Amino acid sequence: MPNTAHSTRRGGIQSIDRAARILKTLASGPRRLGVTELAQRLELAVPTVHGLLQTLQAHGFVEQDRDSDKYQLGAGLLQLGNSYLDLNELRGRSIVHAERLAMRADAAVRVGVMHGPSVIVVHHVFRPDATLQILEVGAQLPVHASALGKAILAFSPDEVVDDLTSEDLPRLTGRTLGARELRAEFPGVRERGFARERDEAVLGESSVAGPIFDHLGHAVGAIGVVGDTERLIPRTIAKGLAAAVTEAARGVSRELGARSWPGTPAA
Amino acid sequence: MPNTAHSTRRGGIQSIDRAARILKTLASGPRRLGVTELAQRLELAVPTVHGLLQTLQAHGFVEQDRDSDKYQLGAGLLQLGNSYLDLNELRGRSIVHAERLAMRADAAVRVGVMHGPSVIVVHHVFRPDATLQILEVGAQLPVHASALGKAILAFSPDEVVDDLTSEDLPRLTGRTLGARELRAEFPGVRERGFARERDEAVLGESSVAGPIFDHLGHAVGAIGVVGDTERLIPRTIAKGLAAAVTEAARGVSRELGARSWPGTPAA
DNA sequence: TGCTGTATTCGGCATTGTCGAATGACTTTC
DNA sequence: GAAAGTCATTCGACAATGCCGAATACAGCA
Repeated sequence: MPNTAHSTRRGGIQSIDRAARILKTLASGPRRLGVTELAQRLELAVPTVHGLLQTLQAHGFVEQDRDSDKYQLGAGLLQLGNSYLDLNELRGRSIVHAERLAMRADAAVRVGVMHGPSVIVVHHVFRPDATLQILEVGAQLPVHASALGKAILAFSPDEVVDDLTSEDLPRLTGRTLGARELRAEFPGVRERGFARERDEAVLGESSVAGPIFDHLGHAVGAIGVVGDTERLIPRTIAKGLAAAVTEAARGVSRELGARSWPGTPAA
Repeated sequence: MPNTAHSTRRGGIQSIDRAARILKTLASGPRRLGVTELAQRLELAVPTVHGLLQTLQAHGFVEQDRDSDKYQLGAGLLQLGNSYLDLNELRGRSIVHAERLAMRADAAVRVGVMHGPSVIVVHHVFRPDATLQILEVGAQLPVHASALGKAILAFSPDEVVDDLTSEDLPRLTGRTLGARELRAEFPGVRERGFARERDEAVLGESSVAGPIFDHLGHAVGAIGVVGDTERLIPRTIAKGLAAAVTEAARGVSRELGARSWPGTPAA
């Protein structure tokens, strides 16, 4: 295993690695990119990138703008992303629990899984009041600055934790934790069975989340609530919220066949 | 241009074609697949498939189940699908119009784009009453049995129409149209500026949709309402609904820079 | 009209992915 | 409890494959 980076790891087959890098580049930029521009960023020859793009286009993974000739992501990716959700067991099992938690906590609920240095939201229930909210399914949250991420990481193997805390963690707000502080939180998270985050990703927004375990006892995801700091924090301290969160996390875990729980030898 | 099929077209670079086929196979099956099973279905050697899967896994496009060793789609696809939505201009421009249409029509609204033989839903607004509904963003609808599909197809080049109506169109209900009937509807759709569908995909469900044009006058998508047949059809006949739909379609088109509209030389 | 920026096509060479065969880890069978 | 069946994974040699330099086509601009 010579390569430890996770963002731009070179897996094996060259052309697929390159295609993946093209897709990720297109996903990150806010605008369409031309062949030449892509070739420069990826340090590849222009015809090489062109060939890759042609193939990706044939499968609907990229689309070429009619008059600028530039490329953007294609609808095929949306279709595949949707299939991922349909087939995802964690998501399926968590829907009922998420709904219940949203009612109990009167707050928005998110379910996430780890993906590289991010948590990807695989399920999202709106805060029960009917105000306009945007759906965050598919969104990526920073592992180190979200309760979901902390809940998973606190129960992950050291290898994973080391990998993620070795890079410099972006400071998103004045309260975002650094690597040391982050690691220092984990024992407490393990003891309590849930993680908190206060204004660490977005000012005025906080979250509480608990880890979800599979039948082998691995932390495969997390479920938790998000909301305005001034609404959420008082209720966390008053304990009712944290209990609801851990109960939901435990419920999903049980459905996945988990038998043990932090502090509890076997459920 | 030797290849005209759209479902399993072989674009160019072999390994990417194969990787795409793996992803589509995993997306279609309801369960995880092992290396051997995949190799059989794709008629490839087992080590070849294994190598492709390893690379896809390194990028988060597939995941391997811990104890069954079988593969499933990965969270990276969800991330990319979400990026597609974020960057999609049609979607961005249609959000406001879709919201307004949902209010006026008191029905669920969908915005879709063509993708092979399907329409992919890129935006979805729930029916205003607060009953539990599932989000259909990313879902694929049959082109020939949805108002969205018909609205786009009626304004598409003959080449595209021929391609899609050449294959046998699946009969989803007793009312699903065949290729001939479908083509016969198009002149009317072009004249009226909107398409209808009644119980042709799902019994008891109908839809009305209008085409969305870009600044070159190409039909790049459609917007429309869906709902229970007995609720929707009377209101379509009473004309109010159709007017609201075409108005929304026209509104989005204008935002995309379209200058003309069926029946109208220039807007 | 020429210039400079694109996207695309072509084709020869060597890198790269492919697949037969072998290995190892498990499960089932008798 | 050995033997025969799964299956995923590793190895390595051959040649098919994708790569990229150079040439082409096409646009917008001076």
